[in-house]
Amino acid sequence: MPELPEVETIARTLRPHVQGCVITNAQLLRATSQHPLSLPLEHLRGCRIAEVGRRGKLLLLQLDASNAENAAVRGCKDLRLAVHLRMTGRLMTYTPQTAPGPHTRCVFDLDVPASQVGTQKENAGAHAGHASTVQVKDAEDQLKGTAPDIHEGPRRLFFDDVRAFGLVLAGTPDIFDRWPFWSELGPEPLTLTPKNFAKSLTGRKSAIKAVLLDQKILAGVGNIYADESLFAAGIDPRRKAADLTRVQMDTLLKALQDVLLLSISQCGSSIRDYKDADGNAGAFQNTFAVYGRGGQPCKKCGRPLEKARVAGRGTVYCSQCQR
DNA sequence: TCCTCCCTGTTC
DNA sequence: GAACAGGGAGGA
Repeated sequence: MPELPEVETIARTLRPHVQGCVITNAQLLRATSQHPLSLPLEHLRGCRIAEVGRRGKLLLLQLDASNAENAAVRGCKDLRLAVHLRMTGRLMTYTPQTAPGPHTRCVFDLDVPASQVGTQKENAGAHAGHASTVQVKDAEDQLKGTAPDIHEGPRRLFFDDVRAFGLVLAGTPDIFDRWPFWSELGPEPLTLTPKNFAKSLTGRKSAIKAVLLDQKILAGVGNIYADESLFAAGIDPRRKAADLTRVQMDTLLKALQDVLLLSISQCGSSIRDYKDADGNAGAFQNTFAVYGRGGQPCKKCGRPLEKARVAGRGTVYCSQCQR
């Protein structure tokens, strides 16, 4: 389940495969995988992928529409494609001959301008810890989800999503502004100050875990990092947010930032589906203190970890170490 | 502020 | 064959 560290990892690993590429064709294969506010994906033909970024759990492709085929889109400033991977979304590039799989929701055919080929190789090599050349997988690799081929030139970007919870939204800034999820998205936890974090908690009667999961308060925190940071901070996930002392709030924000940064350094956590854009799994799941460890001994005190439902989510915590 | 639904593969 | 995983929308 991609949360902030996983989406950050995907952005970093996808960048060398798609940045600078021109979208020659874009198809939506499942209507509900596109947000109703979105421009038709076909309008993106001729756009160049200028940047690959992230905001909260959203993956953002910044598009250069100078040469867009569609007249309504051509020349648009700040044209963007947002991808929310939700539970099982995945973005990977493949050879141009690769057919969409049963769970492929969108297909983007990409071409690499001749001037870009050398640059792409350099970009790919610049990403530490991953293969150093442009990789495009073939159909067989798609099924395996591993062992990418080395390939240059045209490629396809697939948005695969087994559970079809994910969605794409292509639009100009005014379209994004009409998307409540976007316009109300809270601050990035990694750059949030203790003062502003404390401000956002005051007066909140709901459980601290519910507050951490609320994307209007913090962008990018999901179930894994909420549980892990609350354990690291020694705070009971069911406690009312407003009841935390200022010291506890500061401790929690620091714990959350440490956990997120550590996970990013390990290329995220892989539970079942998650893979980065190179098809590699993350490693942070091996570091989990509580998530998915209900009933197992607490790594601090050895008592069995408790399981509960908080904010409608499965929650694991230590009744001894978290108060 | 909390609950239900969406969706499908995996596990029990 | 039911329970479970869960982010976010929408309704109670």
